[in-house]
Amino acid sequence: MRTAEWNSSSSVLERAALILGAFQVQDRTLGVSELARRTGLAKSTVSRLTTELVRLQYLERHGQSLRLGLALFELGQLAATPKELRRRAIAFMADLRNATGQTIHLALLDGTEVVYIEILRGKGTPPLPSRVGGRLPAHATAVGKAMLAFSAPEVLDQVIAGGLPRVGPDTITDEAALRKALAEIAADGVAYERNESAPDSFCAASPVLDAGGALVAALSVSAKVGHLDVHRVAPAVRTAALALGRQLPRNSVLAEG
Amino acid sequence: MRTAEWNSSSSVLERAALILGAFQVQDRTLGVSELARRTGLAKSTVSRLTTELVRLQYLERHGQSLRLGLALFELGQLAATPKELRRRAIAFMADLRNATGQTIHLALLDGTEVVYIEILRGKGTPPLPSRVGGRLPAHATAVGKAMLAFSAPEVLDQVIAGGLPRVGPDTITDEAALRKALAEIAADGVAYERNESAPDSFCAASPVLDAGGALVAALSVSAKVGHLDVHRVAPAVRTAALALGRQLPRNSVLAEG
DNA sequence: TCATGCGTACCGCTGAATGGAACAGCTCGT
DNA sequence: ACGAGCTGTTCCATTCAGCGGTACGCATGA
Repeated sequence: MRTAEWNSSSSVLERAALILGAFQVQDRTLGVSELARRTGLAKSTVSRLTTELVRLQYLERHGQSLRLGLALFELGQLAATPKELRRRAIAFMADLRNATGQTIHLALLDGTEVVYIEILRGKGTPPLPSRVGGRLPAHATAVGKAMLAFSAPEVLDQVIAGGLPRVGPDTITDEAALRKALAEIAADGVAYERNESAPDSFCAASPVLDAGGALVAALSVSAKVGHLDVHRVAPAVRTAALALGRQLPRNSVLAEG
Repeated sequence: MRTAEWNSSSSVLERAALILGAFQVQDRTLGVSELARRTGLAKSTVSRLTTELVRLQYLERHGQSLRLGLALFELGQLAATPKELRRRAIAFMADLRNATGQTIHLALLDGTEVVYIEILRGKGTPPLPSRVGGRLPAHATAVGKAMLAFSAPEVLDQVIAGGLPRVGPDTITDEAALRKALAEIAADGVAYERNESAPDSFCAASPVLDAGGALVAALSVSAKVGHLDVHRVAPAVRTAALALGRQLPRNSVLAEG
């Protein structure tokens, strides 16, 4: 063994997950050597594991290039939390889109990041960088701030410990500013975001709490700056989020325990 | 995915895949003992593996109940073949829906089964049993027959070897009848299905071949019997499938190698 | 031609994974 | 109250599956 990165990965599963996790949005396909480089595993190990993953249809291979496989697609469609949330939220999201004409996001909080579960694009509003299954730091998005404002304090501590990386031109990178913003959001029930997740972004979000008051997710309306009337949109998002939450039983499909 | 082969499972990955694969549509959650029963693994093994899978976010746990986790959802969204196919097909599918008002399916062939990649539901047509990520025996569906008719003979042999299980009232369960039907489909470029995948189902499908003539997927229009004018729909599906195929480069996103 | 990239195969060593058994906690039915 | 039967977890000696350094075959392209 060489000096080895503090490769504390002991189990096979962890190595396999490392390999699968090495695939990013922009990677159409990866090769064995590239995977070995990204994961820090030996090339022979990657070769063996990928062979097995291909057999299980977790990966597909075409010549030398590997891509994520059908089995993952199928399992992904069965993942309970997103599936359930989607099913229950879709009508409210459609209403929101009808009412605003803009793009609607449904996201949940995972650690210090938000994960987008469903997106309904507004009719004349093409290219937002958000993607179903995509992640963004919570503190840089309206949905993220909406959820942070209704989370346990440790969650916020963790976010702050992460260093508040800058994502857009006006991302909040200061702890005090973030705490202040979250306090306002906790009072209002609505979070805003302007040029924080990307240039020209504008967004209003509201948290979705289940019948027991536990945080489950967040809904948002997004647009380019100037294309949105805040005073008309905020109550709409808020009421949609409240209505959705009222339909979620206590202890329902909570994302983070 | 029926990997219920008895004891050929040696690797950890295979055991883990067995566990993940044990989750079905109707299972909201499963427990350790139930998983052990379904997979044939020792309870202690399942307990250890699930603990690890939870750590990797491939599973979530709430109390004693386990469900498929967020990581799978995310990976599923990145799976290259479905993602690419969806992206390129979505406009043609929307056109088809506009033209027919009915539900449009996009599926690909995996072994002896079809897997639904995308579904656009018609406006007044609610409850079809199909599901994105869902599977059905190829010989019992229009999309399946459309693809079988343009596949290598070994694929058909495999399907026949599987015994042509009955799925709907009029599923083709006879080898000769299936071969005859496929020959017609190969000539026409369109496959039909009536009461074969479910009672009252009616469906017209056409294969999607890439620029090199290789089979990639299939498109279909589905409805309840009587709600569809065959002579108007068949050319529409056919042309949509041809148009989509023409946009797919040779050796593009083939599902099965 | 050699240099450098790729992916695969080999193989001795080792420690990670296995599964039976024992345990702890819960909800029944009586 | 009790035991039966279920749940999930922990322990531990055994062993074999996976590890990774090395070598190899095959494409590139300089």
